[in-house]
Amino acid sequence: MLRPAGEARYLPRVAHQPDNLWIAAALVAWFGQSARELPWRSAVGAPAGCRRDPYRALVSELMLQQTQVGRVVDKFRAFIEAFPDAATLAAAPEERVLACWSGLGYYRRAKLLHAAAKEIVRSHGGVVPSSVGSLQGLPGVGRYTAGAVASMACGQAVALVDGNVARVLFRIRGRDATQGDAADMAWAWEDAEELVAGAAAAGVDVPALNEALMELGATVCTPAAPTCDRCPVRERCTGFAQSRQSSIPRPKPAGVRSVITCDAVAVLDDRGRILLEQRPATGMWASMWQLPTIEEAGRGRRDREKVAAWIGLGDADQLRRLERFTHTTTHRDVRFTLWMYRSAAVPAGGGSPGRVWKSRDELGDLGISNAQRRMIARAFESALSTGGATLPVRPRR
DNA sequence: AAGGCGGGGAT
DNA sequence: ATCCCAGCCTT
Repeated sequence: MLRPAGEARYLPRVAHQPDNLWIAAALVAWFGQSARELPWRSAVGAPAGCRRDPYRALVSELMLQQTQVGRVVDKFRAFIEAFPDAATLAAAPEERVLACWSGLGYYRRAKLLHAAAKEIVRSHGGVVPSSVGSLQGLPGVGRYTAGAVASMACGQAVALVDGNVARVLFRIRGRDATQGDAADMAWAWEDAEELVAGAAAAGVDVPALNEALMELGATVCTPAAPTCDRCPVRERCTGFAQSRQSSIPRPKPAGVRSVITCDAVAVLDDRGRILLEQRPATGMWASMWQLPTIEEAGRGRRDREKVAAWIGLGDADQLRRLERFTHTTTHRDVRFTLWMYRSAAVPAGGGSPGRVWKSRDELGDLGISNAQRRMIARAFESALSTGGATLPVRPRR
């Protein structure tokens, strides 16, 4: 019997999931009615042959890695305004890129995106490549991100799997998966590729299907308490049929959260400037600016003499404690103590080479984590409310 | 294969 | 409090 080349290869796989075409069609139809309006879904700037600007798609996908949509929207708009294309981004100093990434977290992504822009200029003539292979060769672009740009921006019929897609597929198939498990993610990729192959063969809009899977995971098929009464594929969902939707995937065993104790010192001069230092280029808050800060594992506290000595400020009596708070991230608790150093005499170099005075107006041009921004704001507020009687201070010559 | 990397929304 | 998010890179 004659059949087209290649058909025999995937036909058994399609037959393995006979609901796939129905599911794909239902998802695409639902997405047409339910899609949120998001800035990176605009067709603005899309070159011929693309539904969206691949550069904007790349920026949005990097920002969206492990980060929820609601926290990205405004940052994305500002970033695109500052760096409207790959060439502009490639030519920008890293300082400005990190400033635009402030508050988003996972700051390595900003450096990787910056490097990707340079690579796009050097090797791709300033045009974001459209093949999965070329995309995945860019810094910061893995299998998911490459699939997302190739599919949703460039219209290609390739699969993509992120946390949302994986969860949706686990539930539809009734797979007893564990959150973040590598074998389960591999299964999800195979399942998504099978779904996409069948959809493409039937003429279904694959980019819309991919985006529908993600949108469903983000808005309906949510991790806890999915709203199945709003789900377009409920009637073909094994998890729902078995009332297991809320226990798929199983949560990963909780990891141990380490504790770090930090003492940060705000030093202001009589011109309203504040003393800052830049963190190392790797590790937590890489290359971000901060108040002079001591960082130590564990929950031990330093007294004011020790803080003054470690920070390199001479007069411990001028150190006043402003606040304590705990900054919690996924992997650790960072216990901050914020100090104000009020003295007419600040050691040369702020007590340590590499520290610089920055005015309040300049802070927007610097990469600064949210925890540090909070403390800096508190310090300025305190200085203003206290008045000039004991402040400001002047750097010692 | 496992660990590191932010910050906040949802529950 | 705990979980997880449009993941990726390094070891």
